Amino acid sequence: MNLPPLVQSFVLHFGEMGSRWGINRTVGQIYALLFVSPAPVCAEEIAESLGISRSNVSMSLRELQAWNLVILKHKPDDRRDFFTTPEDVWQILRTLAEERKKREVDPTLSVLREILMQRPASDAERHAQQRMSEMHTLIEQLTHWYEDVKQLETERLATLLSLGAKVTKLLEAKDRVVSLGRSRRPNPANKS
Amino acid sequence: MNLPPLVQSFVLHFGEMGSRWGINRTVGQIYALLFVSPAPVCAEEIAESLGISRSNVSMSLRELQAWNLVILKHKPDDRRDFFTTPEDVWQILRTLAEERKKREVDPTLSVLREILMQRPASDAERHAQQRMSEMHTLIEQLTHWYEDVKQLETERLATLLSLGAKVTKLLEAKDRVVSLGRSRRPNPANKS
DNA sequence: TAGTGATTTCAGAAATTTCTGAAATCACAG
DNA sequence: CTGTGATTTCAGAAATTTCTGAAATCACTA
Repeated sequence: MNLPPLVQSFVLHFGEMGSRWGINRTVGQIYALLFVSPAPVCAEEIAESLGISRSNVSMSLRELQAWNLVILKHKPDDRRDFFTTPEDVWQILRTLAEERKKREVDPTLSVLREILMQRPASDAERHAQQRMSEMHTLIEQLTHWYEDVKQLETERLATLLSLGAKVTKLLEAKDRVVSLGRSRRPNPANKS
Repeated sequence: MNLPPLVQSFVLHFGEMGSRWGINRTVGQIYALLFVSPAPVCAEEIAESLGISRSNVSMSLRELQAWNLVILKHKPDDRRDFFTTPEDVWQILRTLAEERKKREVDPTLSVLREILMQRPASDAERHAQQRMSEMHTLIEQLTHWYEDVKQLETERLATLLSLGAKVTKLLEAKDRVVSLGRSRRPNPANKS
């Protein structure tokens, strides 16, 4: 590996974290490299910089593309592919959230739904379904919230973030002054 | 594996998802089993139910304990350890969030901080630092928000969730009526 | 203290994942 | 069509992770 020290630390860290993030070392390293590079990088250069085989780079880039985490660029009169990450870190966050949801949450949601459709054949199964239904409800609440806030423009999202828990204060105040009545969504609970 | 069909589907699914969640199959299966069991389960029974070795159960339970995801129980006049998950799914969610943050976010934050302390020795490093600083700022914003909302009681948290993006509507309304001025936290940006 | 059963440890086996080099494919230019 | 360089594929090698059985440890009782 042949990189400026600062970049190297970052790249190595992303590599090590890879396993915890559910991606592998090389994928993590490549992503880190692209993220801090001032200009798009071609596969050959990635392989050299990280000291890994050309074919490994190819497969890892494919993986990153499946995650929508890299952008493909071209230079005039150059047949090679060059890769970057999006400029905007908020955009990166959105993509990451979307893809993780797709891979880590949605499949579970659909398995839960499927199981909850079935008739329990024993007390054990009845109890298990009850628990799964609690889990299902919670995940649905979370994903509804997510679907909702992901529509927000970055500016508003940032505002919301920086307010943090303080919104509840505002809500209380509001409730006290205007009696809006319950504005909470009715809870769809277990009837999916 | 010898379980009621409904439970078995659930357990198998959690096992398969294991790798995506950054835990392994056995750990996932054990957790799923405990989650839906009507009463605490002992290690021997886990091993039998899942058809895995006793020692594997021991190590996996250790892992789950490191995550604070299981509770140890005892029966009078029985030396064995019995295991469950917390009843409250919200509590489980909080633990999960906390532990994932600890493992997946905090280390990166501290590496970023460390790198950002150093003097760049070239243009490449200067640019890399600029990017890392953007990432650092974003992660800090997210973790601040998280530290903030995790203090909320479950009731309030649920309310907040169900409101979703609608809070911004309220904020706009509020802003229009009362001129509270900027209540956003000053952005600590790159000076860590 | 010796005996019993629960639990943990850990070296190596088994399984899985990651990585490589060689060959195949592809896209384009002459 | 042929040659050239970029890219992908893929079988097997290498590395890593997971799992097991046997032995060790531990906690308690008689």
